[in-house]
Amino acid sequence: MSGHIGKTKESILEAAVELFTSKGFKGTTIRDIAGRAKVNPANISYYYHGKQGLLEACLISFFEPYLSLLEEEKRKIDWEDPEICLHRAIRKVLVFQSEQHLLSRLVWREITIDSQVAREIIASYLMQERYYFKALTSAAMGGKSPSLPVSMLIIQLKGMLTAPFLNSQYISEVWGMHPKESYFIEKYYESIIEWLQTALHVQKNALYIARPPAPVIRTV
Amino acid sequence: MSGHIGKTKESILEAAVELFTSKGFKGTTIRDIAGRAKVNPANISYYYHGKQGLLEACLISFFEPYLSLLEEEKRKIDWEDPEICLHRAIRKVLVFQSEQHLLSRLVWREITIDSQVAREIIASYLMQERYYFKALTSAAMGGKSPSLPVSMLIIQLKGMLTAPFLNSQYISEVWGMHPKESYFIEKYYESIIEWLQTALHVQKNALYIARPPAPVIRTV
Amino acid sequence: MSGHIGKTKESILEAAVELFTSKGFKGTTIRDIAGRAKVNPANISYYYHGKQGLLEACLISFFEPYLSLLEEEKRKIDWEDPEICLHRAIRKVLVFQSEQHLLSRLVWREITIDSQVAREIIASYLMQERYYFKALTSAAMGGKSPSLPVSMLIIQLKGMLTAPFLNSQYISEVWGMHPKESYFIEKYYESIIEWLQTALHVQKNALYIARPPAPVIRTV
Amino acid sequence: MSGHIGKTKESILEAAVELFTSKGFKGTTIRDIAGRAKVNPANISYYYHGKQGLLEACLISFFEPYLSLLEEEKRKIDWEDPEICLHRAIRKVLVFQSEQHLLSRLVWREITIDSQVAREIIASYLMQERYYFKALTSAAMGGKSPSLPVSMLIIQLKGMLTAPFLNSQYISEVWGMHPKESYFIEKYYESIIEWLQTALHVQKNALYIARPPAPVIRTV
DNA sequence: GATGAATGAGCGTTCATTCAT
DNA sequence: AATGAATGAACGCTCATTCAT
Repeated sequence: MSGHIGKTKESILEAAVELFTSKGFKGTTIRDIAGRAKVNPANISYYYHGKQGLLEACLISFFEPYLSLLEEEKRKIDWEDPEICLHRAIRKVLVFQSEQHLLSRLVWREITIDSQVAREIIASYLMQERYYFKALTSAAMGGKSPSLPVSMLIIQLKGMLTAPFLNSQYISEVWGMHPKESYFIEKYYESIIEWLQTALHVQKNALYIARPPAPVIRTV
Repeated sequence: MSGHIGKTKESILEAAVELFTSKGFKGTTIRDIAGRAKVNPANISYYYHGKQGLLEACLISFFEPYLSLLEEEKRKIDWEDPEICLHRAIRKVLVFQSEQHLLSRLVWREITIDSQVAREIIASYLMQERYYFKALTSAAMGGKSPSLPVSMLIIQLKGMLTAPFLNSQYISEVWGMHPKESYFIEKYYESIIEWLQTALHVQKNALYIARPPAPVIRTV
Repeated sequence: MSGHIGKTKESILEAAVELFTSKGFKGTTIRDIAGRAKVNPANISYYYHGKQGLLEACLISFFEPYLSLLEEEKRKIDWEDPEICLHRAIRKVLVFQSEQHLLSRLVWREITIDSQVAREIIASYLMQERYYFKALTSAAMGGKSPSLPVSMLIIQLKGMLTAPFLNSQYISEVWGMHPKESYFIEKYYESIIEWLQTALHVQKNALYIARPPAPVIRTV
Repeated sequence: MSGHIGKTKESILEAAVELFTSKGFKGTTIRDIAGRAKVNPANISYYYHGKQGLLEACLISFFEPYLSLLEEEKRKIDWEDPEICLHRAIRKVLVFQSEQHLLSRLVWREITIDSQVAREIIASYLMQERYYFKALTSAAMGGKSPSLPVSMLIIQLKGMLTAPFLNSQYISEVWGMHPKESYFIEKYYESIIEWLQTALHVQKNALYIARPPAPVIRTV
């Protein structure tokens, strides 16, 4: 089969992204992957040092361009308006995830599993991401003290950025929307920016007036 | 072993939640579970009709109180301020997830896998959730037209509500915060309400002035 | 299959001895063993922790009685004629190997492979064997200084004791004799004792007279 | 890689001897061999018709000079003292095995495995060896009737000749001696000759006097 | 002569599950 | 109610070998 120029390696990676995404890493067998990629199962070990190595290749193929993207915007904050840089970074992240929506879902889900697999790789990438987000956000705030710690602001931003891709089938099944479509990205970008404006600039107590006190609740 | 009266069934479920959460459903073996619960593996099939049945029991033990909680607040919107009901629902959801943080992580992750397992159960629960959120949000908005469709607002809210629990180890490892602690819940609740105020009440164009036009970006 | 009282474990060991002996450890598959023992392959991992554990069980089932035997004779040298004890030990070793000729062939061959498998087990047993042989031989020699170092004498004895079992199919194919038959054991025992008499008692130079000087030879 | 003129074929054989010896035929992969020989794995099939053919080449490279050596001494018994020829043959065999100690270990071990591999080759070589040993021994005995059948005498001699090489790592690990060193060969040669003198010349009953009757023993 | 991509068979092992007790 | 022996399917992976280049 195949035999032609080395598209075997590529087709394995493509098939792996699709299957890991939909069935999970553990739920996917290398025979599934080989079958979809129409190659011999042994090639997976040959090219990627086994199933685990294939997952790592998936993670790398996501994080490398993802972090490049953040790095690029971080570099610009010295001579451009930092807030614009942050906005552009947000937009780029959305677009990138939209284009790589399968890979995005795979990555953001898989890192919620406490696996020794690829733990160091992931940890390293997440630390870089943290650095870039901190730099961008701090610069965008200027010297102002935010109503909440920066860390929590970033956690929230991260949640907003990844949620629609992580839960993409929830969104399409339940709400009939498609996170990979440009209309969704457009609207979603707007709403994130809207939230960001408030979070970055509004004085802490300004909006608190109308809000009722948070009730003490026991649910269980 | 065990010997006492029917603690077997309960201890199986506890062990399953812990292990499914940390290692994933597919990554957990029934011998893992039986080992942690100090029970014979055959009892799992006996009590829960196999591993799948055990997962379903986990899902049910999450969704039943979760939906009860939403249903309760939805009922109140007829004689209480709907916005307060929505705020209280949000708070209750956060507290509930905090108390059941392992189970929450398990549920929100597992539904991102396209598994035939428990598909109908999950779909049914999510439709109920959708109904309650729609009712609460619509009521809270009164008659005002929001700057974004309600569906997107809810998608965003859902993302904010689940993200910290789904990514709890990310938050603790990278940011040193713990989503199950009351301080986090408190601050996080505040920031969600802050966002909600803006999203519900602010006129669409009010905040758009300062924002630069979204650049058209190709990343790949 | 089987289902009856636990003869599964035993039949696995029997089949393993036969097949490891004739085809070698690496050349035997667990499906071979399971097939011959008429049990399910999974039982091998279940009872013996895998193929390697099965080999270890084989080694142990050889060395334990083998060393008990040596230990028994070693204990007797304090109140019996040590030379008789040594003779009896030799005889017992031959009879034991004859009765366990498959296992003997397996063990003595397998320890010639530099495998990390069961290396510690084997090393420990061989050290015990060394101790018993040294004690028996030294006692049998009384105070006399042998024509050769004791170590070499034991090495030679060991070689004589194991050779016919290690090369049993060579002996039967090439010479038509069967090392497991009592006639062979009888004759072989006699010849070893004959050699031992000379080695232990004869003065070093007594027999050297007739011997021509060893020529210096280069073969390659 | 390699690049030089046909050293490829030779280096494969060298690597094969080393690895087959230490890890066993089945325990060695052709990639191991190719790796050590710094050669492409495909060359092994190219030059030796596969792994089996490589083993056969090893066997041949041992037996050809080995049998030449025996044949040479056998030819000399017509005009030299046959006993001297036998002694010289023994010495040459020891020296040859010492020089080819890896190959010797490999060969003598591998023929204890009932493999269809190279069965005919080995059988043929062993029959030749048998012929030469019989001729040499019979001639050395003159017309005297030995205390034991010639066949048994040769079996014993064979055992003594091969044992130290077959168990070379046992000897070095347990006894700290090295069968490939000339000191060992020297001493070992002497002790074999000593034994041979007795076995060939001593009257059957001469040494039997002091020996106690062999006890009847059941070990299992 | 030498390479590296590719293959198919089969390896040891793990797994959820069943069933007699 | 609870156990442990036993099963069959399928897992990830390694292997010797082939073949176009």
